[in-house]
Amino acid sequence: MTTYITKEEVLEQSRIILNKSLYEIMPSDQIEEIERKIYEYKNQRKGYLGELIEWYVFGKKPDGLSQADFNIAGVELKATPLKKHKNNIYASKERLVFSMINYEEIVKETWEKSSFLKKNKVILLMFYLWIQSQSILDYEFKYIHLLDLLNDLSDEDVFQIQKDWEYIVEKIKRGEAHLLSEGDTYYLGACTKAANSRVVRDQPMNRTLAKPRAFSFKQQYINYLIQTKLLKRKTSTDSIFKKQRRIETIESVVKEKFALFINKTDEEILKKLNSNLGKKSKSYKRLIVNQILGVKSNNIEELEKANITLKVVTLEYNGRLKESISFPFFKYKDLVNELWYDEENENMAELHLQLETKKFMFVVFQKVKGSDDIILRKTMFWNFPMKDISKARDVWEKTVDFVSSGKIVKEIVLDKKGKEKRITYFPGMSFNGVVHVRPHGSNSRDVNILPVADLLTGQKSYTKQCFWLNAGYIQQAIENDKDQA
DNA sequence: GCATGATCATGC
DNA sequence: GCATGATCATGC
Repeated sequence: MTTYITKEEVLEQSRIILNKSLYEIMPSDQIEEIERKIYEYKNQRKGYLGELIEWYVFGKKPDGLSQADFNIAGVELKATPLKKHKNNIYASKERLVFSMINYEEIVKETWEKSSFLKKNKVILLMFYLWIQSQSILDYEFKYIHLLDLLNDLSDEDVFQIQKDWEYIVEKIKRGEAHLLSEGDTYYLGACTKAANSRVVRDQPMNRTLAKPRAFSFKQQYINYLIQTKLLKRKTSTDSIFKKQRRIETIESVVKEKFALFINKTDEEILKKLNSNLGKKSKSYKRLIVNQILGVKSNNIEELEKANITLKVVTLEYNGRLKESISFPFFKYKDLVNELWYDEENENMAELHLQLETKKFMFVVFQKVKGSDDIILRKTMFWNFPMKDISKARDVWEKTVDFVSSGKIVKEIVLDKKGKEKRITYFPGMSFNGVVHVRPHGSNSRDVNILPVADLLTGQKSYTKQCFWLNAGYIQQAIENDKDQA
């Protein structure tokens, strides 16, 4: 076996597969046997891909399908898939998964001496183009990049990743490993990783069993790395880190920028900002928020790469939140083909994925009685708590059941003006108080095709619908947030 | 007051 | 043109 001394040598050697596939670099007389093994390994193909790279690119003899480190000369090798977007842009197909989190051991670690950092300080990213149902031997390797986590990433990113790691460890120390969620953190996440959903692990500090999880970079963060580090593109986004004197987390920068304006009316805020923004401006509240953050567009780099959606919400003067929060509309045909958690492909149903990975940054205004002023109440970062995930699943399952059995319209009623109104089977606002299904399109004629025609009306398509987080549920979350008055 | 279906409006 | 943020209308 060839011995690699330096990281540069590892990088140099890896280039033999750049713009090629394994098939093109391996001896032809071994292909048949390898293909037989690939068939045998079925859903462990991805692990086998790593092993084949070690063998055919780096000459490291395979030792059977093992969970052994994919590590040469202190470089952690990461073969990870890209997919091609409609506009011919390459994006990461998934999160970048690092090693498993050992719940028992990690609580004794510090960031500086963590097993995570030790193992992943330098990683060789090998991106291949994934194509559905293509053999792993045919994947073409598009980009290879040697990444030194502590030195190649910005100080802010490294600091945020450290805080993410510490947050995850603190949660395990509190005995809440079973409540971990990828959306808890910003760039470094704790993603689920198990052969099937029956696999669970012990955790220290609590007898409740927890799902196995691994550290991972969020998909959005990987995409940011691809764009900036590999393609060297300048991002067309705004940063909230401009003119910061010290290194901070996303959350602390946001809180700091908003601190001066909490409990001030919109007029007072604009005066402080020397802004002449008119109330009639399009998306008035969002523009106020952007001015406070010091950005000119709605594309904010730190929010994008942490998969954070900024939402401006406005409470009534009595504190009630009227508006629920929508997710993208679902295509009925896709919905019924989803599994809540697809063990074989490690895929989640779209709603599940959104709830586990997305974070919200809420900027909360409140109306003033008898005035058209609004008061800025607080900002808060929030993600869906895993304790309620089964409630979301119930709504999703009901919806899938109804759509796949053609039960959409329960009843057609006429209103006072004689206009038809359809009552559906979908789980509505009062189903469980957490998530519900409601229409979301331009109007009722804005439809999507059904997998099974509706039993009552016979129609083959129906008004676009989506999942919503109940307004009352979000209101509770806002009230429970003790961070600011 | 609230649930529910519906639609308008904005930005990409 | 479309997705989605924002809001309305109706009826109990």
